[in-house]
Amino acid sequence: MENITEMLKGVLEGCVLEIISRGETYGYEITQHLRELGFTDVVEGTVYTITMRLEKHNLVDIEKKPSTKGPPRKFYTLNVAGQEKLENFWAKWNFVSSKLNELKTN
Amino acid sequence: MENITEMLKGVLEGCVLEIISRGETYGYEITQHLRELGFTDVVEGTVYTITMRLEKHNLVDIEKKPSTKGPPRKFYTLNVAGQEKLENFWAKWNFVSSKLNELKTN
DNA sequence: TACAGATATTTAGTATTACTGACTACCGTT
DNA sequence: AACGGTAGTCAGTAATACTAAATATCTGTA
Repeated sequence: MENITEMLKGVLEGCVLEIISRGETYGYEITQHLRELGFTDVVEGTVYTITMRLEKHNLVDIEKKPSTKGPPRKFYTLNVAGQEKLENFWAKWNFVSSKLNELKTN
Repeated sequence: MENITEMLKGVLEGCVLEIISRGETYGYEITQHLRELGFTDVVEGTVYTITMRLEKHNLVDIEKKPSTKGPPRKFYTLNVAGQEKLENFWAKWNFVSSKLNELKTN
């Protein structure tokens, strides 16, 4: 498959929000999660730009905890604004994907 | 609904390719088509940047024809490369949307 | 005739976003 | 001591949709 970079714009942040909403997690783990989901080319740097953005927009709460396997982890949880953003993301996704599928099949 | 701009990145070009594949058409008509589809905020300028890009990448054939209602129209049809691009777009779309829906429901 | 409005195209500049590629740092194993 | 896996950060780049304006053609109406 060709490059899906451009198609991920606007959806990758939503994916990260969804993953965080499932339970406290940190950047490195989010990256692995996305890779397992099928977005194999996503690298740490990309996810960190997203988590930084979430911080900047005050959509997450942060807690730093030590790791047994390396340097400290920055754990994220969604706050209320983050949950709203997530709901809004899925609303947009449902809209856009329904329109696209409409166009595809008609 | 909030701004869906970012989510349209990477998919709007595919929509335009699909619309052109249905039959010879021109920028202004493509814009109206997208609006009818539900992307009500899409304006001419946006579509023209896309059609220009399609021209630049040699994905379309062009024919200029007079209009009864205004200035001449630039009609586009997909060439072989354009059709391949379109197929590739839907392949990417199917991949990304299946992954997103997987994430949404699991 | 003159003007408004719909039709039709173009383009310079902007904002957002994912990616690249590198760097720093901690830890356990060899 | 060296290495690989874990973990976070950041400056710069490329791609894309949008903004906003300008230009041009045609029809209908006052």
